[in-house]
Amino acid sequence: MARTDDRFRIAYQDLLTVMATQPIGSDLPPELVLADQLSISRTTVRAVLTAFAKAGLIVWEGRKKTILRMPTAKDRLAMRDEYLPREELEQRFLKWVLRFDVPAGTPLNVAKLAKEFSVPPHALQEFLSGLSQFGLVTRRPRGGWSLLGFTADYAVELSEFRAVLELNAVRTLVHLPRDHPIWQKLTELEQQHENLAARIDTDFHDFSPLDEAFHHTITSVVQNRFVKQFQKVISLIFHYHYQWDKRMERSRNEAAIGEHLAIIRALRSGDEQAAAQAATAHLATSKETLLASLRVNALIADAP
Amino acid sequence: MARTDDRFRIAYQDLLTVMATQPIGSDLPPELVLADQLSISRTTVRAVLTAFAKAGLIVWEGRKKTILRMPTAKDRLAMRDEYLPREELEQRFLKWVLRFDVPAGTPLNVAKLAKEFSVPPHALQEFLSGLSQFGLVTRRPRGGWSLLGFTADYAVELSEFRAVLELNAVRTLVHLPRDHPIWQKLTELEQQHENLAARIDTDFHDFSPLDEAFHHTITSVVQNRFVKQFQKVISLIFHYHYQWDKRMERSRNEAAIGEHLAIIRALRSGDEQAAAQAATAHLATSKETLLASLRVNALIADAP
DNA sequence: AGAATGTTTTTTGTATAAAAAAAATAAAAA
DNA sequence: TTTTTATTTTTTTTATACAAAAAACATTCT
Repeated sequence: MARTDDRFRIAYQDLLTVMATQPIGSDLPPELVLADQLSISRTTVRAVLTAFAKAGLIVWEGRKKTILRMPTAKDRLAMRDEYLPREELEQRFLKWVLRFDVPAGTPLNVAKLAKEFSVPPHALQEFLSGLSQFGLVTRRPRGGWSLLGFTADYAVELSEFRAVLELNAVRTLVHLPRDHPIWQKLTELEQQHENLAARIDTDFHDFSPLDEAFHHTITSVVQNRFVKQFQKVISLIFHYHYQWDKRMERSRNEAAIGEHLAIIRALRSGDEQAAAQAATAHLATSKETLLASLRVNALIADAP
Repeated sequence: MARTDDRFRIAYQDLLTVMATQPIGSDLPPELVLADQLSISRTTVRAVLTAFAKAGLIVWEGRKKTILRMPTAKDRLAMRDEYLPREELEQRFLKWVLRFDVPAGTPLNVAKLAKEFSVPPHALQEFLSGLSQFGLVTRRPRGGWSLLGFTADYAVELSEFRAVLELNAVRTLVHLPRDHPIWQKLTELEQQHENLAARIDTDFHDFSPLDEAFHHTITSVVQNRFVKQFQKVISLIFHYHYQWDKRMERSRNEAAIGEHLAIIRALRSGDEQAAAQAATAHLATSKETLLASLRVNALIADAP
């Protein structure tokens, strides 16, 4: 009927655990200090203190808040059937979109989806509005939303955009001075790659996090909020698919390791052209892999 | 109290004008056809027809909708004090942000702003959520919004990002076959630039639209939804500032025309390096201009 | 039979209300 | 005078209600 009291409940729990470390009879700090500690407003602190007094945990008179007894299991406040936090909604929704190769233009029912994902309708609305920036959904001309879906077209354009950003990073990186920390990091990555290459037969599953680390390191030399914005989505989509398509995983990863090593060496040579070429080659492979996994997915979806 | 009947009112008007072209006594087409013509649902068509019948404009019996008389000025339906359309809100808000060089972290009051911009609070909320993608505003940890503002840092990063996208476009463009329509367009642009250069003393104001056309043409060779997403904001911010900072407008524009012409010629030469160099030079100038206008703005704001 | 209309059911967008939390202000105690 | 608490005012956030619009379904007419 109104906004949730999640914040209050969290603060209640937190203060309970804080109190457990204090001896009986001691006084709690001033409201403002508590508010600061719990990262909430004083208003909420007072609400919690009032609840504590009611539960007989403390006596609260003026500026004295004396602990009466230790909290027990019974004092814990259950969270109400809670909504998903934003982050999780994002993850779940993206997986839903990526997994089910929905046809372009599928209409979305906000009310139903909100229930399904157990979030308030506005939250979903806002989330969709955010997603529309990435072109995965769009507002229909006459109200409502339409899921454009993760189509082959989309994958191609995403790959191309990724290539633009990453080539830019490579071109920047290659000219950085030799005492820049990036070179040390590249050396470490090189070792990790060589290490994994040696035991690829058994540990080819370990490649996915290494891949993410590699690309993240390369792109980290470009400190730009717009670039970073997209890198987040790109990495999410690419890696989600990566760990999902299990065909030929071993050989694919082995080849990718080789390409990564080639890029590192080209970077170290200081030759911009060579580095760009190596990166382009790898990005092209990556794109093909993504597209192939899409095709397989489509086949699976079509099968009876 | 409920959703607005804007759609109904628009349909009412539209049907009025459609009817004005028909002779008295003729019949209107079936509901489904009208719905299609007016791009609304049949339900709304029926609501409009009912209103028409009540107003004595038509007799509606079964599937016969006969025009009784020509509509007069009195039949027009006034739109209710309407909200701003989304597009306009975007424009107004951006101008507001760009004009007043607000300090980073200024809290935004959604309710007040919504009133000020005369939009429903949700619309503003959603709009802010969209803007947060561009890093102009951010959601504060404990609710509410905070305006990060259009700072020098922001301008620098935006310029850099623009450079990345535009250099990519240039690199693509230079290798396009000679029968691609882009070359024809470039020739036209070249003529327009030379034309303007000849009369720059009097018409230097005409440069802004030409600049927009130039950059739009260059970037149009990259068909990528992510690129386009950003191009919109970039163009908006750059051109808003462009037409705002009036210092040395004439000489600035003259110089820019020269740089544009240099880019066109370098592109035509087919030399990727040369083209990239010319584009880089121009983008650097552009960045400086943007930063300079920001500094002037700050001085004006600080003055008593 | 097929097209058009009448009716019912869903869905969406907006306004309003109410609770929770934050912020601001006033008052009191140390 | 400074710190802490009490009170009041704003602001944010969710829930609910309801009209408008769309879509689905049923019926009627030609």
